[in-house]
Amino acid sequence: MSHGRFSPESTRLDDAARAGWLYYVAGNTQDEIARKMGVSRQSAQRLVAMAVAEGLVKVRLDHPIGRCMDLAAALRDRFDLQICEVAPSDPDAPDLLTGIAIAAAAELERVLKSPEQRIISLGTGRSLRALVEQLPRMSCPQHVIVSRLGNMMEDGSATPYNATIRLAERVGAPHYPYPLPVLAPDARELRAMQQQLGVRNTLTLCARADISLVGIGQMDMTAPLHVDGFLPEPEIRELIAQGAAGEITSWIYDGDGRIMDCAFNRRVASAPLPANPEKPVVALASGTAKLPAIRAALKGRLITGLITSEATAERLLA
Amino acid sequence: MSHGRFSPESTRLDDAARAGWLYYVAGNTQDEIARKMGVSRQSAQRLVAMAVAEGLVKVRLDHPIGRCMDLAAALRDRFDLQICEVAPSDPDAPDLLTGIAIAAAAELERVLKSPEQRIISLGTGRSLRALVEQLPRMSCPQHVIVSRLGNMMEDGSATPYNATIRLAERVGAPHYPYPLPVLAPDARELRAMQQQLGVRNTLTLCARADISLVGIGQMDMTAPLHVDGFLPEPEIRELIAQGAAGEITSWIYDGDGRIMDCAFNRRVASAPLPANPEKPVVALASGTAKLPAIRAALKGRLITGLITSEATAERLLA
DNA sequence: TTGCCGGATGGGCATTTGCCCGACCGATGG
DNA sequence: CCATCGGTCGGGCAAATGCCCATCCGGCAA
Repeated sequence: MSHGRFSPESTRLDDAARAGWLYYVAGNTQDEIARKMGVSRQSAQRLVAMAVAEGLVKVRLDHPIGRCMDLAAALRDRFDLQICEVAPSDPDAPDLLTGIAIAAAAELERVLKSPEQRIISLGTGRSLRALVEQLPRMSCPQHVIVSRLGNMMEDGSATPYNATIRLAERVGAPHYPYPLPVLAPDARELRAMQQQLGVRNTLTLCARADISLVGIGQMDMTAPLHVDGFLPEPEIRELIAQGAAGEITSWIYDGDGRIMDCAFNRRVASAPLPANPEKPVVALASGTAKLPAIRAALKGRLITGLITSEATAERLLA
Repeated sequence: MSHGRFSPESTRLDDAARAGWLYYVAGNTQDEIARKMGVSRQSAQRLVAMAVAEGLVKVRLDHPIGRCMDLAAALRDRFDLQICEVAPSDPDAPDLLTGIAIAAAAELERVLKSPEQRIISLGTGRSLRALVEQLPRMSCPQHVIVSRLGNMMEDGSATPYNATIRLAERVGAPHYPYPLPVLAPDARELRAMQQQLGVRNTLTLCARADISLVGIGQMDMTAPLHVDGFLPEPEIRELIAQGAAGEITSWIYDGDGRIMDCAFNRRVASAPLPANPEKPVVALASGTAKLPAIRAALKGRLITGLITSEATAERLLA
């Protein structure tokens, strides 16, 4: 079929998509694909591999595995959750993000399919990024996507893992990046920042969000806040000593899930977490390291939804 | 992990789902799955196969091409087509010819690449012209290109959009223009014309063609036959009233895809359309105006192949 | 108890797939 | 003009997969 007669970039991906379709959907063997597309067997293989690598093929398992459903029901019951999904774990890679990303994507897709406007607010983190990658491209101009926290460090550079922009461009919805850095220099400047009109608007959207998806950060030396440079070692040690258990959109909370009254939190510029939220606040979190943080968040009802892995669900219920 | 320890029915599917998950999502090899689930390699394979067979595994191709291939497969299935291609539509210009021209060119290129002789017969129309423009220059002296209908009006002047000549010169193949006008003055003269030796030869070639590419004409006031002056307004109105739905190489057919028994068809000098063709007769057609004509042609099996646009494909399946 | 039957099991093998590697092609720069 | 370099191509081979088939197991009826 077509060689590089047209724009070589796009055609190559198109061919990859075509090969992927023939392989995964139509069930052709790579030999047949090669013949049908007029390329060598190896090229066909490369095209299929590219379709996978570029994330064109999405596999979803449409079966509530009994054990996971049981765990999800138990979690919902025990922690009074509005939303709970448990994805199977690979025993050897129990913290693989793909599983919960797919489960969360399915959940979010349901929201996105609604014809009425939905305000969707997002935190940051690797799990949210993975979630976005699992979503199909859609056209949902009726919804609004808003970030619950900034993606700038104090010096103005951007943090990675910004899910909001990617989500917005993938589903074709208007989006509101968070117009402040993660941290303000001090409490006084923070108040000044929050007076700005654009900020107040974004904060209102966050407060009205129909669903919020957030990550959960642990509080140890591998804490995202520490790794990303927001929380120097002495400060995080101090906080841990004072009982810090976890963090959601940079708000640090203690073992009972209460937002701590500390210097750091007084500088946090993220949208406030609703106390006793009516609309679901769903956390995506899994892994041994995050267990105490998840437990505390559940205990303090900082979250009313949880999407996690089988292994983590088991430990939470133990 | 779990063998058939519990209700054998449900757990078996659960195991299948788990195996499928480990395979497709976590990317395990079947050996690893076997080890993790404590079954033999073959059983793991069977579980994965079952997950697929039971439809637990859903593969989605997140690329415009993917949607097109789904539509093509559905059309092939629904209308029992030998060849079907669906080109992506630009939502802003859904009836642009370029897309289907490229798809058709790819199809034709494959035929042209064959080292054995192929007889290729062509109709007329803008889509066929566009198709030819998309072909690269090649050297295929082994093939034969033949026109299925004339390009002369009754007064001897030529109609535009003659694809045969352009195709022949582009791919360097011998070609046979159709040695008659589009319409004979009446049925008697038509019979006389068809006795000529050269005509009989051309008709044989058309009947033996390994692939035929044709356009489809709609039957309304924008009908190519009317616009090009072959079908004056009173006559076309009359035909529409009698149920004319479309036209292929000037043969007018009704809503069920049956060639109509009418004065016009008795004067048509084009090669006859094969009834229940064995070799593919592929139509290039897209656009809202042509929908009824395409539907009827499919219904009557006047064509066994279709190359169309995404938008048109959707409407045909609706 | 015995024999039969349906379904699951794993050995074994042909096919298919993934991937390394040397060859080749076209663009770029000296 | 040649050297270089990034990228693609296809040969070849080891690993992974699909599947046939002989065997085994448990239930069941004679």
